[in-house]
Amino acid sequence: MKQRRDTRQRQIVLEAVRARCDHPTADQIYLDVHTVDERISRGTVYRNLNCLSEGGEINHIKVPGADRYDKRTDLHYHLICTECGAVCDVPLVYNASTDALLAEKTGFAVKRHRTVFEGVCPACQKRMEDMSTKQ
Amino acid sequence: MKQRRDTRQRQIVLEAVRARCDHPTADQIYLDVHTVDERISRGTVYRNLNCLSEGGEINHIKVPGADRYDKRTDLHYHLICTECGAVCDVPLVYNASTDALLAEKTGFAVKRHRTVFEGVCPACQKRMEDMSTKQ
DNA sequence: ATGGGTGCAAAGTGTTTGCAAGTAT
DNA sequence: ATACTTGCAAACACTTTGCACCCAT
Repeated sequence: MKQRRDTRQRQIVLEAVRARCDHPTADQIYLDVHTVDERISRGTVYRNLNCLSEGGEINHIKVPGADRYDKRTDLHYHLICTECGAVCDVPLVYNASTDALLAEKTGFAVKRHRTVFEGVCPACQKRMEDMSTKQ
Repeated sequence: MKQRRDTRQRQIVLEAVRARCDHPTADQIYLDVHTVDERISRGTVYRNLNCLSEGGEINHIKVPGADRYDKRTDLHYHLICTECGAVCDVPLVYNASTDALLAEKTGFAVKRHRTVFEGVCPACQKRMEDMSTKQ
């Protein structure tokens, strides 16, 4: 069993994720981290994001394009705007009973599920409307 | 408005997706297509997979690693084995009412949601058991 | 001192794209 | 004839990794 060390870089990455209220990509975290210490490399940021999410300190959101990270560690769903890429938390509770039901039906050891809702956010809806009336 | 043409390559790609009962990646489709006509390029396969899924002839499944394609075009959920990467259809109905509920709550124009269950398939469970007893 | 962690740059993986030539309409 | 499509290779975006050195334990 490999033990984790408490490095300065890991602390800075964790703080960077906790400091954000949105759902940043690895690259956005890298940029934030970079303002604190410009010597920290992308590789280190990726390695720490992986190890922090494996350890349960942060949440790894798998969405197309680039994965996001989240300070919220409880299971919950996300909503992504297909126009601007913004990611929001969904105000619905995680449906754990479906995991158990599916395990029973399939024989899989179901650990969890990830749900991503796709739609257009209010701002992009407005922008698209404006565009079509002008054109 | 750009119109679609019916090319030999597009037909072959569509047939290749329809011929498979699993959930192949773009690369697996490329390999299948290649056995029919080895001059068809990866670029053409990707372009046709995109255009066929936009047109609704096939389904695009967004899972981490490499996206999958599916001949089933109705909305449904998937279950992925985190050990071997196998993807299965889930025997549960698509919950459309949640999309409407979420639209009402958030103001997003919610189009759909994608749910991917994560677990370990029976074969991998067995393999892992065997490994731990031997070790 | 030990072995996990870092910085760097290079390599990987999956996918898209610019271009000139080809072809369905 | 028009403009969508192809094959090719190069470019892309995101992420991982090999290596030598560093540092938390």
